[in-house]
Amino acid sequence: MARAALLEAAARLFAGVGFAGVNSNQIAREAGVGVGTFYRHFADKRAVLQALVVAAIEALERDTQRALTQVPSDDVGSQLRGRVEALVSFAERDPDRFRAAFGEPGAGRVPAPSARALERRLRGLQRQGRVDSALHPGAAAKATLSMQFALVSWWLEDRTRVPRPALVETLVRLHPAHRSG
Amino acid sequence: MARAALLEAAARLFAGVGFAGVNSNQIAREAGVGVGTFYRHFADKRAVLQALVVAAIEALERDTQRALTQVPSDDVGSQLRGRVEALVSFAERDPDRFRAAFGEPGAGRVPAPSARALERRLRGLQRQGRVDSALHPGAAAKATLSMQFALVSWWLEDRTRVPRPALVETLVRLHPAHRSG
Amino acid sequence: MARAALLEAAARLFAGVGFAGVNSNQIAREAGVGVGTFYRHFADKRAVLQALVVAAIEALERDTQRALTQVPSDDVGSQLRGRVEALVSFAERDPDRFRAAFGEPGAGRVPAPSARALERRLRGLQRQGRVDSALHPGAAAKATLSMQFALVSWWLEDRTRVPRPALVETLVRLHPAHRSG
Amino acid sequence: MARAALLEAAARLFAGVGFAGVNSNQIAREAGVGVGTFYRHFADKRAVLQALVVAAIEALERDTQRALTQVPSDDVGSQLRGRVEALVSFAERDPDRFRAAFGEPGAGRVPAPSARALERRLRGLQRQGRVDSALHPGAAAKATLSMQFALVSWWLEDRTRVPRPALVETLVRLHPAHRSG
DNA sequence: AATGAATGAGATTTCATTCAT
DNA sequence: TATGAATGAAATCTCATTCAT
Repeated sequence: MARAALLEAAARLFAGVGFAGVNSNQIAREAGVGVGTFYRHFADKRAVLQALVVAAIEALERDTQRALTQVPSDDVGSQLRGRVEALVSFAERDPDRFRAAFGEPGAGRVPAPSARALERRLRGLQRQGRVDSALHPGAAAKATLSMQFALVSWWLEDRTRVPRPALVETLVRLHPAHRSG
Repeated sequence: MARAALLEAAARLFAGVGFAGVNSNQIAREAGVGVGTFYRHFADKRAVLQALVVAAIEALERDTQRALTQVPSDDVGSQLRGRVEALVSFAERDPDRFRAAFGEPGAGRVPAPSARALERRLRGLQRQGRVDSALHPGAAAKATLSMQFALVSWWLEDRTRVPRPALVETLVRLHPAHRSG
Repeated sequence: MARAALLEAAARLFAGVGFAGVNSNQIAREAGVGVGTFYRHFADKRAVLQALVVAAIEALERDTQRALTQVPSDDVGSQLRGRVEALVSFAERDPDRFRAAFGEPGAGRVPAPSARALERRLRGLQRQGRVDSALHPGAAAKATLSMQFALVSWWLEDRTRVPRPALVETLVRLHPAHRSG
Repeated sequence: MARAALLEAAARLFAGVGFAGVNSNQIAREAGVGVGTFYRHFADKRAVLQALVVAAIEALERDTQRALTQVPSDDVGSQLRGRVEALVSFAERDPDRFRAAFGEPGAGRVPAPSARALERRLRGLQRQGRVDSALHPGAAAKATLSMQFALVSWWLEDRTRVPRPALVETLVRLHPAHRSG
């Protein structure tokens, strides 16, 4: 209830005017609750963003895993496309949440667990000779996630700029696991 | 003098605690001048960041162009590597400035002119069949620049995480203009 | 039950951090009841302190009267010592309550009835030539009680500073009714 | 100036409605300065009180020392009376300051340096047999100062209750150094 | 009677900006 | 041109109190 309303309001506002452009009173008002209620549920503005990010990561992870069950587990290409599709669909379903959680804070904000998971996958693929072994797996993971979040967030600002299929295609082909040869 | 000191102080502070974490009095103090002097040189706090970004874009562009003169203009691979080298060297030379100008969400993030220039180059290479024509050039340009700034900013936080050559190699190989085949 | 638990919790907290340093929710939590329950038993926060003070005055008065029955009613010196002993014992038995009720500035501080009673006693002793007649009885009563409450409260903070007998002796000898000659 | 105005305003308000009854905005308004100015000079409300107390202790000490130069240094009785006179005159000269600095915070607020100084004097007099050696000097010092501050503060609330000379006489005669014999 | 989430008035605190010197 | 004390609007945060359950 109050907590959920606050998270939703915060996502809407962060997506609209950016984290720095919003204050706790506005979030409370937008959520239709009192200021005090805001502070009953969150220590401060950053805590809302953090909760938003945590929830978004979990939801995205869930969506992605569900999507991957639809895809042959030995087909790396389909898996990659499945992940990208899941990401874009997730972003489309709740654009405000996506932009609030992943669009806002510049560089460093790629969630560490996601980065580590991708890094592990890349290492595996490198061992199998399916990914360029000259890539630094940590750096490539970080780069890929930053790129994906930035690109999808940018796309959400105005989806007419790029047709959805072109976006997906671009995301797939820029991914280090894509076989370009 | 005062202006330069203020810009340097601002870069240091923005890099350390972010734009929102710094106030104009702190910048002035760090620069060793009075607050009044700050407002004599900059209209407001955002103006410093803006000046920082503009100067950084210009300097980076200058460095890149200089680097490209050292490289055969018909060798796309060398050109790419040259650009990446210039970027990393620029970041190394003044890490605070780089992170303040390109690592912050607050600023313009990926500068639009750079994005347009890269987009044009990608289109050209696509026409020549040197870049995957399934990529959306606008999206790919945006993605590539976001990725580069994010990755280099992240690297600057702790350069021991990734050796410089591995960083460069990763940046080169993740670039859409890189021939993976 | 709830009321007693609330009073005890309030005494503990007021003694520790002072009336102003505590809020009603804390008192309720410390008492192991809900906030609502707090307001079911006390009109507001001040009411707890007031109840604490009233109860403490009554209890102290009761203890003192009981102690005085053990002492020859015509021996002023023994009476005085008996009163002081009763005061110190009372403080020792429930230090938190003593400090909460008498150590705080917020409350009424020196209770007016006690002051008037002491004033009356001093006047009587002055008439009998047993107390310096140059003392202003009202002022001396006020001074004596302030002194006693302040000294005992201070002692309770760290009882190792002054041995109990020395405390009692000092309280007795500083009392206007003590025959120093 | 702003600082002095704030201190004066704070003394007036603390004396009038008590420390807890005042907030920083009121102090600023009463002082005729902006809220921000309050925080330029004091970290918070307690800091003003502290500054007030420190200044008051110094001023009182200065006044007392000056008064004592008028009195034969070997006459303990005159010295005592001189001190008491200095105290009462000080309180009369700036009643708000006195009550704000010494009247407000109940028991414990007797300034430690004053207490130590008095304790030292009492020990000296005890060694000379001029003060009851059964008194605990630390406790007696603490008690005496508490008593003096409480009594004078109370007197200032309504000076008609006790004529000045009776107040002085009472203060002198309740002091442990007074020869009652 | 008991509860505790919700409230909002108000207290605290910050800081971009001004301006008299 | 340089200064930094002063400002007050606005943000952050607290807490006594209420009320639906």
